[in-house]
Amino acid sequence: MEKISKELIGASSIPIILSILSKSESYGYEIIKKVKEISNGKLEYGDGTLYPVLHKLEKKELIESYWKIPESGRKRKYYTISNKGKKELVSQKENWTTINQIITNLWKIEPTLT
Amino acid sequence: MEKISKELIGASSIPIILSILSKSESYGYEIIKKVKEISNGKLEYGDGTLYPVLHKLEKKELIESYWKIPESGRKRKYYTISNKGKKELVSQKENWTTINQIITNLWKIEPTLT
DNA sequence: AAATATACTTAGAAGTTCGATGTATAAAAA
DNA sequence: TTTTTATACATCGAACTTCTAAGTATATTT
Repeated sequence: MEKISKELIGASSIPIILSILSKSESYGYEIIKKVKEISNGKLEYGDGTLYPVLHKLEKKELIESYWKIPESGRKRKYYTISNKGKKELVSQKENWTTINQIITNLWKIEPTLT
Repeated sequence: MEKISKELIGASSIPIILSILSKSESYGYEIIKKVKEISNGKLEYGDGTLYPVLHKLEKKELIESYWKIPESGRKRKYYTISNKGKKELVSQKENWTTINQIITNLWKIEPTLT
């Protein structure tokens, strides 16, 4: 199993988190598990990695947060995507697609030069 | 025309540079123009961005360099990919593909939730 | 002769991830 | 009942990154 590079983690974390939140609100701990699940365990954020990213996204107003304190069970900070965040997600998708085309083209032109 | 984010630049630069060098040796200035060309102007490295990356790759022994001083014209530092670099490129491709599948899956599951 | 394009280098600013550490509570196990 | 484990969030500091800017130098074009 390959370890994903720091750079790729960085480049993908924002589109991944915004995508998850665009489907439904969630909280830090759950996002960590969701990412692990959808990646089949290949991608796993540490909590010390994810929380600062969430704070950064909130500061940029791409997501919003509120505390949910249930009568039983522990309190959680829920995050929702903002309109600004939805627009950012669209832009991130375009960016990702652009780069993906560039590098897959690069790999296609040169066929299996082992 | 979208501006590509810093993070994506970072994540893609190594696979892109290694891919270019896996086809033929090249030098800094030419790589900058090549990347601009194959990306249709969407991706353009500054020289202050590319050269440190080349130095880093050389330090990691993924590429090698030598000076070519022609009888006429200016001298250039040519870079070639090493065996280690070829292996790294394979690994980078796998990593990229993994992340690409994760995020494209994420986008497929949710169909045009505008 | 001057301006522009080519070609490479390096330093410093600003930003990033990540492991470690800390706080706290609920649930499960002993 | 007590301990352990899982849940849940925050933050610091180390190590690393890219980017802008400034610097050096030469060939070509105007």
